[in-house]
Amino acid sequence: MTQTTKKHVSSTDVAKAAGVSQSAVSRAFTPKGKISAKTREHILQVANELGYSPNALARSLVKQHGDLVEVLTYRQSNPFYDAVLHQLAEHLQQHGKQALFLKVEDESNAQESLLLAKQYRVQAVIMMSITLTSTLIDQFSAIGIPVILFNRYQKSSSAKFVAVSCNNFKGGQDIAERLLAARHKRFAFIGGKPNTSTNQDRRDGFIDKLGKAGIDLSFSIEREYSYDWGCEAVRMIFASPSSTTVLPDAIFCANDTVALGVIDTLKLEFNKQVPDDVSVVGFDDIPTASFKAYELSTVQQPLDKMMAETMKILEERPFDNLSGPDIRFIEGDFIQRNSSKE
Amino acid sequence: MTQTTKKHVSSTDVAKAAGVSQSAVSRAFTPKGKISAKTREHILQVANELGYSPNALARSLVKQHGDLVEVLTYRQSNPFYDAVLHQLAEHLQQHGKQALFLKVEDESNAQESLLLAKQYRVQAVIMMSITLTSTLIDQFSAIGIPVILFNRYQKSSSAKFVAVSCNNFKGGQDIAERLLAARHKRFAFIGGKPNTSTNQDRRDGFIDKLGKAGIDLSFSIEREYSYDWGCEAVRMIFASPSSTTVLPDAIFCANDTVALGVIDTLKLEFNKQVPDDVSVVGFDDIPTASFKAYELSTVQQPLDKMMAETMKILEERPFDNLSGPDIRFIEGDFIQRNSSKE
DNA sequence: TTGAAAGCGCTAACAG
DNA sequence: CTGTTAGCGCTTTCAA
Repeated sequence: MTQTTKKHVSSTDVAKAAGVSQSAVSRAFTPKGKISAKTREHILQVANELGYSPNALARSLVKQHGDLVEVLTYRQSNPFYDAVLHQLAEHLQQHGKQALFLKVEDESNAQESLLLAKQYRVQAVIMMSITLTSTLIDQFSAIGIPVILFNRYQKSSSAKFVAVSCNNFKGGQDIAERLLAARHKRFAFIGGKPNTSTNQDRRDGFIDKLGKAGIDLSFSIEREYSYDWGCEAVRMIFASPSSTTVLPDAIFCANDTVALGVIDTLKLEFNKQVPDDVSVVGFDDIPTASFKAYELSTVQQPLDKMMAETMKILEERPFDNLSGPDIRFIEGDFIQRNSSKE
Repeated sequence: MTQTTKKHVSSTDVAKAAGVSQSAVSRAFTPKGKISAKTREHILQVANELGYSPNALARSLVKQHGDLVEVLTYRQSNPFYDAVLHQLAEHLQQHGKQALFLKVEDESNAQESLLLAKQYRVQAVIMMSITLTSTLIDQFSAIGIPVILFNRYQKSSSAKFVAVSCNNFKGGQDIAERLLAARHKRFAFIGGKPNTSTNQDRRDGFIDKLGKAGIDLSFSIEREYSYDWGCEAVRMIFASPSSTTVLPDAIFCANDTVALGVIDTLKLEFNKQVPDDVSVVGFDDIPTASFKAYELSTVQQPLDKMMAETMKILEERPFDNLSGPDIRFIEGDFIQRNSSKE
């Protein structure tokens, strides 16, 4: 072992070893660098022997941007978003980008996210499941950092962002249609977090289709996206004045997690059969939805397509010609399982 | 608005505006920088007005390391590790570090993880739920990047790493003890991925305690950590020759997800009562474990403590004086629910 | 094509 | 305590 192993090899080291200038080394590592195929090959060869790879920090510094993408997520435990996160990381990698992961809890560290984006000159920021203030988006725009919203957006906003979302309205419609076709008469909606576009669109689509059939929701309530809330909501249905005479025979829950709580409570606390006494439908298609204890009918979010669209946006960078929100809806499929009648 | 908004403000800009040298600005932003409180305040003031924040890329470049921590995760869907990931990101943030998230699928992008670590001069790499080749660890060590293993390690290894792990052996023992105390006689183990330390330790602890009571496992099998595998394993128990005469009356599953499949299959395919006919215990304490449909007894991984230990390691950096693995076990508590007799 | 040189924004000696 | 200076490792003109 004659070689003293330096911790890190620089382009200068390679240049010396290869008998070329440092800039030649840089060019060799630039895809469309003006350099002869021959010298490039030689340099790459030497670089490889020395274990050299370009320093991303220096590169990003001089180019004023790197391959980092900031991924913002909100405190919440929805298995669907865990899947999103994994997929996102995977796809970003495949596109030569890296995920800088940040959890946002409240206003104060929303500012932290801005800071981080600036400090690392990130390419873009992807916000998933964030209930955002449009000022945050504006702040990102102000420092020239593109914002992509995943599965959440604001309708009335002049903020410049691109959003990728499941077509939640259409999903709500589809569910109503299926339930109607199964001859259900009395419908309940158990929603999630009220001020989220996912909750609103799913509900509105549901109500819309029901309305066209001349039917009103007999029960509607929303609070948060959790199992416990699903349980609680069922108790509220049974506690409501009208419950002694007319119970809903179909319940649409704004997401699967809520639906799971609804089913368990219906079965175990109130001795109801699902779907014989009441049909229950969710939204997302999380892994647990297909467990034998539930067999939950649901709308599957088209994660692959949503991911592909997100990557497309990252590549095409349509941010500069934006005059307002650019929202892209992608339709999901209804999955018929055994928690709802057919 | 007289000010022309430059995209990014540099320390030089601040220096000019504040009438000080650029290095003064740098010092103002260095916690223990030698600078008078007065000038610091002034500089901070001006910086704030200009919207300046130090460029992390430049800083990392010159310091030869930044505040990035690479987090490696393996393709797998265990809700427990989703929680770990979120916690990790959160704690890292609180310690002023950032999570650079990378998914590792196979050998080829194990190399990618090395490259990334090098390119960004990461502080450390945390591997969670990775079945690793010790060569990868060695490669990280070779370029001076500390490795922390989360909930997985290799016993016979000379690799230099620090590991934080739930005391899985002890957990297995505790479960055996509880089950023994409930007067169970015939025990089965349904394991997860065979070559993982989590699976081995949980099993060995279980067998150890059983052995001390003079009892052998009547059924043992392992394959992977999934719901479907739990289902499949139960079918195998019932299909085994001895099953007509003696079925196990207590089953320990290497993790909760497997246990969920076991319970559903026991109840719905074989019409058994849990825990009346058979007790089922899992490991992890994922959210679904406490759903009313399961009420799974399990060992709760002490995530908070494990996280705290991980952060401690990151701060204290005991990596240099390492002559081999430094494994830190943290004990988890048994949670008695209704899937097992008391 | 190639090399020399400037500079991205910052930290860390080194004088004063 | 403060300013000056020299890089960190790279990309990018600019000449040659």
